[in-house]
Amino acid sequence: MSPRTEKQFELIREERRQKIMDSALDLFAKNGYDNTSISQIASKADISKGLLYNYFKSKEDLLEAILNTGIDELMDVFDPNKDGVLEVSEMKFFLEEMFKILKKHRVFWRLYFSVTTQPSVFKLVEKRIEEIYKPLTKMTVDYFTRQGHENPTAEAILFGALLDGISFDYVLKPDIFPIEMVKKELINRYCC
Amino acid sequence: MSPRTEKQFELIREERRQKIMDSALDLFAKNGYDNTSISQIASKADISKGLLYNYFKSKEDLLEAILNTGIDELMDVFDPNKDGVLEVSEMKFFLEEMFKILKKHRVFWRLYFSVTTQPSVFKLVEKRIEEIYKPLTKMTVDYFTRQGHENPTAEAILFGALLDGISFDYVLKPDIFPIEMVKKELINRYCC
Amino acid sequence: MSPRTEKQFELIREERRQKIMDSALDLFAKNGYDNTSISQIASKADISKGLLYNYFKSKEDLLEAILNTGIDELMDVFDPNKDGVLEVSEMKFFLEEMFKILKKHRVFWRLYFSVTTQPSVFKLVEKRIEEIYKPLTKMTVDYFTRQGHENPTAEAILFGALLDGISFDYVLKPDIFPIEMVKKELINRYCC
Amino acid sequence: MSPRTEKQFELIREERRQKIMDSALDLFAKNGYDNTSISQIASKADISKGLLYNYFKSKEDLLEAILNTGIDELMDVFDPNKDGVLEVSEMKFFLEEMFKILKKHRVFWRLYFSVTTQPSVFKLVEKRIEEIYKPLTKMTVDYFTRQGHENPTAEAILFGALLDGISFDYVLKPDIFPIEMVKKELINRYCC
DNA sequence: GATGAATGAGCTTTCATTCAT
DNA sequence: TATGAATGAAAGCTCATTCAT
Repeated sequence: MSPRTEKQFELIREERRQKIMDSALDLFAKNGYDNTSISQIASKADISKGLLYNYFKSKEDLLEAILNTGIDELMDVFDPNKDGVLEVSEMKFFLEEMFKILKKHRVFWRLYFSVTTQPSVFKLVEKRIEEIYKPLTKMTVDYFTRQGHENPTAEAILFGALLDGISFDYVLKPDIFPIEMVKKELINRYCC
Repeated sequence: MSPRTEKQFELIREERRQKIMDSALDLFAKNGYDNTSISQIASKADISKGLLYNYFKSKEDLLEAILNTGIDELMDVFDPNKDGVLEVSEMKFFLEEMFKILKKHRVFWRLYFSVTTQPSVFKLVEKRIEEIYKPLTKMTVDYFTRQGHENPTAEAILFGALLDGISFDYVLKPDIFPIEMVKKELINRYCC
Repeated sequence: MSPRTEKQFELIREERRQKIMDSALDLFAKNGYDNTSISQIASKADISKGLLYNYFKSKEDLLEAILNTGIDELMDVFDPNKDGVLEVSEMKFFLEEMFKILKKHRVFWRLYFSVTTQPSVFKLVEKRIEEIYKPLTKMTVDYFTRQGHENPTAEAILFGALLDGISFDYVLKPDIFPIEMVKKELINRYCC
Repeated sequence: MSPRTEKQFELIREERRQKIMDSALDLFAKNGYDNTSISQIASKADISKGLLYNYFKSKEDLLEAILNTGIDELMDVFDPNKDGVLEVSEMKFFLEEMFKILKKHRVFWRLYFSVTTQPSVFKLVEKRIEEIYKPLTKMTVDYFTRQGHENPTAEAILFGALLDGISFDYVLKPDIFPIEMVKKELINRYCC
């Protein structure tokens, strides 16, 4: 008789939206953004193609939403803006947190690396990524400065590259990459 | 008619083939494999679409050829099969060589990373990549063993990840990544 | 419950119906029938898409209602059925009335001309239009006959075409078409 | 063995292009631009959808080409720029020419009127249309001035509207509009 | 060898209409 | 009465690939 309440609508919408994003993330990560069709996504999310456009105004918009959500989750857990200073004890926490995220959101990170290499699509999140990277870099430079390193900038850049490489290798070959061993080694090395 | 003519034909063919591959590499690296059309490649190589199919039997085949050529060049320069043993002095050479290649074939490496994240396309070269990685890994494990490291496997994996990360970062942001500084630092660190 | 309530309902319905039609007329006239979506109309009328279908059983039905209402208003003002005879004095009134309508319902006439050129949609009102045109033509033929014209039929057809052309030109370029001047000239010419 | 010569290609292309435009003109005029699909056009022209895009880069581009061709043909026959002066004898020629064109290109004119009422599409040819209308208007104003009319501007505007109305009525109802009679009457009236 | 016209499947997107609530 | 989620058909368009010449 009466129409659905606003709250009911909101709830349904939120669930559907999430389901679409989950389906799309899986497919994007597995097959690449360009090789995933709206049909496939809709089919995986058990909805019609048309409905998808009720939730996202384009395929690109969907990708952007996925990436932003991933970045948001990341920043929630990881927020580097607390005070911007990394104590030795915090470095350990930082690394542990990073590995936790890497494992939990492996699929997302796979998509992330794939997007990174595609300018046409990377521009969607370039700004936000930079906003994250900048304070991170600063933090690690400061950290290595306080540690008394001779060339803290180089150290920080190598540290960043190392984390990138580890993430990349793990995300692409999770079954053979010895993530736990690497984690331990890393903590040994950088949190002495 | 004469054998010379045939040789000339062969030469022309080879040159044209190379031109197609160069054009395609550029476009693939810049816009992505999926966002590059055969028309664009043919146009950039100054030939017709039809002729392109005279040289490569499909778009995928063209990509495969590009990747294999890149890998071949890599192995020519870098051949790790000489004797499979990396002396300390050779490690320095190895790293210098690697950075040389990275700079010279930056566009290729950009394509390489982009392809790596797309299984549908990575399968084309997966085998060969593994064939390269395996001895490399062994070599570095041996190296770190001989160096007396406590956990040479972990060290080798970190070393590999570091090289991957450096390559990745450099290739995506060549203008801001301090490649020379990183190279010096790396040699300092690993070739003592 | 009480009849008054029902009357109020009726009133609300009527108002809403009118609002939908007004919104649709605006959009149809501005962007064309095909380029106007039900969503746009519903949004402009501040109702839901679903409710619109409570008032009109299809988009075509809505268009038909708009056209018929326009035609009805026209006939109310203009009623050529009074006695079917046009005196010289009445011709002046007729023309003045026509220009009044043209200015007041310019948007409607714009839609009218747009619809006229699209058979798939014109068929909706073809019959009624003919019912209007026929007596009008007869009336003018009689008028020109009484005026002693040599070829009153030709005169009537030219007169009709002239009115069509004036309407068309004015409706499409209201800002540059000198409607007042044309009106004066027309009255001078035909109501001597 | 040898590829087609450039001339052969050119010939084939020109024929195909014309066939596509003819098919499209028919369908656009009959069903309207928006109600005609690329599929229908391709099917009527006996080609695939894809090929159509080898000749026209979009549906809009196709429409534009049709309209421009129509306008070109019109100007070839009708070129009002000869000297810009209309003698009495020339007025007769002018009108006869106009009716000839109207009959010969009736389908085009139907499309023209339909396009005129759709701003989204009219903009494609607005400029060119104005370039034609302006000298025409000037010419007729001059003509009526020379004829000694009291208000030549009004006369010219009425004359223009009359021609528009006649064209409109004829093009929409060619079977019942007495085009020959109207032509005679018009010549009588304006070329005394 | 060399051309580019031609195909057809598949893409993203839109939208009139229906329907559970 | 009133909502807007949901559908599905159809639109415009792209592109790897083939083929007659």
